[in-house]
Amino acid sequence: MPELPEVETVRRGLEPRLRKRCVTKVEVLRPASIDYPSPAQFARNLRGRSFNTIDRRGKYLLFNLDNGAKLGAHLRMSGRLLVVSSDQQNVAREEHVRVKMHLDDGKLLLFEDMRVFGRLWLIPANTPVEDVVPALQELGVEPLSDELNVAYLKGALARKSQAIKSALLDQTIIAGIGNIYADESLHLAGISPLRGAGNLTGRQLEALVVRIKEVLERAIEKRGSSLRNYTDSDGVNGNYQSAAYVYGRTGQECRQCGSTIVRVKLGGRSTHYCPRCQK
DNA sequence: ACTAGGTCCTGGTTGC
DNA sequence: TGCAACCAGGACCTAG
Repeated sequence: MPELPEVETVRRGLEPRLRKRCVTKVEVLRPASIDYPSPAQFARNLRGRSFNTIDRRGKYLLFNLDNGAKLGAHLRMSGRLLVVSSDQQNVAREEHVRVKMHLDDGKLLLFEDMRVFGRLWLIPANTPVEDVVPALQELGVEPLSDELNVAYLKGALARKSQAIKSALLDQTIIAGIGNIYADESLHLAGISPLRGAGNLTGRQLEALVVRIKEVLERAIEKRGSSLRNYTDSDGVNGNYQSAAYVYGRTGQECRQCGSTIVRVKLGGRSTHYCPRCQK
């Protein structure tokens, strides 16, 4: 579920809570949630390590550890990372807690993941992160950096026949955009999600770049989306949902022109847009 | 090389 | 009310 703004919100929430905290014990409750190394090695090698800063790349979180190793995490659809007191574990649903990391201040870092698509990695010191998490090698530009500009997007989309919505979800082009913010960005840019990615005009490319940044920044300010069961590291809901223009508003009036928002399937994903505003 | 589609899972919601 | 079908914010893998 989490897209870039939600992952960034989690990063900001966890960093001050985890910094200088030492992991005293690791319980892997669902072995398949650990992608690398083996669950036993993961637990053994993480124990005794202290957290430093936390980096984010697209929807990936990378926790820097005191010995140069890194803890990698991808929340996929339903993952959450929560820091809770031992008497507040009910913030997470016990049956969905996949990994439990005990901290030296008595608190717990919980990896909760109902749909079990999420993954954790432990990247050894002196090992390139991409060697352990290959997808990072292929990851596209960070949308909030200057790397995402009209020239880059024009080149990346040139001669692409797929729908622009599908291209926005392609993490090797831009890292971090998911289904909600793809729909929202296209709406504000006035571009139909069905339009061929390679056929955007210069003006549309410009609008899209501006709107992607605007939508993501605004969502981060609002601490992420509150759709479904998304919460930050405190278990508090974000509140982007009330600000959505098209996502989840099928059948409702377009906030800009009053027409009816429609929903279609595109690449297996539900896609919301205003047929009148978006061409 | 690109792209669409199926798949991994569990649980909440919708509609008959 | 009960139950089945559908839906979910991601991304990998395969086949065409």
